[in-house]
Amino acid sequence: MAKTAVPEEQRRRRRPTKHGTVLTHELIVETALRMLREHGVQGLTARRLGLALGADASTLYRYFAGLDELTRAIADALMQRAMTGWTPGGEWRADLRDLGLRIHAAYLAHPQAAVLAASRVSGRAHEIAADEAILGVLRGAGFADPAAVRIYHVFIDQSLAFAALDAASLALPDEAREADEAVWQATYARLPSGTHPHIAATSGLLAQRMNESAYPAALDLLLSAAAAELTTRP
Amino acid sequence: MAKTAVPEEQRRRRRPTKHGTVLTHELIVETALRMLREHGVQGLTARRLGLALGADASTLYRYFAGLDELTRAIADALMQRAMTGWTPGGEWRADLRDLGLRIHAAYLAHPQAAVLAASRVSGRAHEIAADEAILGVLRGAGFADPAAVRIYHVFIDQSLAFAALDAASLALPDEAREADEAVWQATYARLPSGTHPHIAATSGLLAQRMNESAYPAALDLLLSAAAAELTTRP
DNA sequence: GGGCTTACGCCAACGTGGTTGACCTTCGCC
DNA sequence: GGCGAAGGTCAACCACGTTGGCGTAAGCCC
Repeated sequence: MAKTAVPEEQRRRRRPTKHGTVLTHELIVETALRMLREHGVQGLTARRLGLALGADASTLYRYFAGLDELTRAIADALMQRAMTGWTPGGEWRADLRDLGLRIHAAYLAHPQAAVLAASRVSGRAHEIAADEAILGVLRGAGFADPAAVRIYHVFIDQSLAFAALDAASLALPDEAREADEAVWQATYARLPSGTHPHIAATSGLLAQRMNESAYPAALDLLLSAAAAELTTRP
Repeated sequence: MAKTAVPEEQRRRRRPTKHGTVLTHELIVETALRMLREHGVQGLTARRLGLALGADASTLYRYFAGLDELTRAIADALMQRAMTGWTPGGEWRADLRDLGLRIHAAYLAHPQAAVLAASRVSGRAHEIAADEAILGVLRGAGFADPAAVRIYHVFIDQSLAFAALDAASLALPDEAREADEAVWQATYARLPSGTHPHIAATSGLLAQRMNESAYPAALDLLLSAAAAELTTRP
C-alpha cells in the first residue's frame, strides 16, 4: 500500500538505487521537468520517469502518493521558476504583463500541470506567493477589493488556460503540424468569397496568426480593460 | 490495419451489431456525447463506448482512424450545438457575449475536444462556420481587418481554453472537491496578515470566487477592451 | 554487538487503456 | 453462384498507473 507516501520531513536513510542514484523529492521533480522539456507531455510517464532515475516506477510511490501529487509538485516548481527573477517595478501594468508572460512561458512545458494548478487548490508555497504578489500589485495600483479579486482571478486562470492550450499545440509532432498546414491550404485558403466572404478577405492575416499563441494579445486586452476601469472610477 | 478507416461517403452495407444496433458516424458521436454528459471525461473510453453501442471496441476503428479523429468529430458536433439557435441581432457586443457563453458551455462537457479543437486545424464544417460568423460580426461592427483578426483569435482561443480548464475542475469527484475545501480552510484562510496581507484582506472575496469560472469576467473584459479600441479609432 | 523497527529499494502482478491482425458474415454486383 | 469488400467479432499485444510482498540496510536502544 503506497497510499501513505512519506512526507518530505522525516526521512532518514538514503539508499542508492540499482544504478547509483540517490533519490529525493527535488531530484524527481527536476528529472520530470527535464523529461517534459525533452520529450513533451506524452514522454512523461511513471515508468519512464523511474527508468530515467535508474529506479523502478513503483519506487516513486515512496515519495508521492500518486501521479496527482507528483503533478502538483511539478506545478509548484514551475510557478517557482516563473516567480524567481520577477521584481515588481512599481508600474502595475508593466509588472503584470511581465509576470503573465513568465507564468505562461513556465507552464508551457506542462499543460497537465497547468490544468491541475488552476482547477485545484494546491496550497503549495510558490502558488500562494504568486497569489499574494498579484493581489498586492492590483491593490497597490488602486483597485478596490472586488475589482482586484476579479481581475486577479481572470489573470491567473487566463495564464494557465492559455498555457495548457498552447502546450498542447507545441507538443504536436512535426508530421501533425504539416498535416494542419495542408488542411489549412486545402480548406480555409480556398473558401470562395461568395459563401465565406470574411474568411476569404482576411485569409492572409489568419494564416499569419495560425501558428502563434493568442496569449500576449489576450493579456494586453485584459490589462487595457483593467486600466480603463481604474481611470473611470478612481 | 484500421489506418484506412472508411470515410463517411461510400458506405453500402449496414450490418447490425450483436445487440441489434446499426452503427453510423452520427450515432457514435451522439453516444459519445451522452457518455461525456453522464460520466464525465474519464468515463469515455473506446472500450466503454463500444459497449454502450452494443459493439466491440475494435469496431469503432472501421469508422474512425483512432481516438484523435473521433475526438475531432466530437469537437465539431459540440461547435454545431453551440451555433444552433444563435442568431446575431445586430449589436456586436451582445452577439459575441452570447456566442462566447454558448461555446464555453458546449465545450464544458469535453476538455480534450476543446484542447484539440483549438490546437489543430480541423477543417470541419461547423468550426469554419463559427470562424466566418465571428469575423463577420467583428468586421460588421467596424473593426479594421488586423484588429478583427486579433480579437477573433483571442475570442475563440479564450473560449476553448477556459472551457478546457473549467471542465477539468467540474470533472473532479466530490471527494476531491471536499479535499480542496479543506486545504483552502487550512492554508489560505489562516494566512496571517503579517506575511500575506493581501490574501488575508480579501479572503472572503477569494473564497467566493474559488469555485466559479473566471470565463464570464474574462469575456466581459475582452469585450470592454475591444469596444474601447473601436471608439478611440472609429 | 544483537535485535527491533523502519525507510525504501525491487519484483511480479492486476486491471484498464488504445490499437491491431486474423477471421467470419453479409451485401451488392457480374 | 462466385467475388470482393464493408463491416462485424475475437484474441492478443503493449504501455499505462498502481499495489502487495519481499529483501535489505540504516538507525536506535539495550
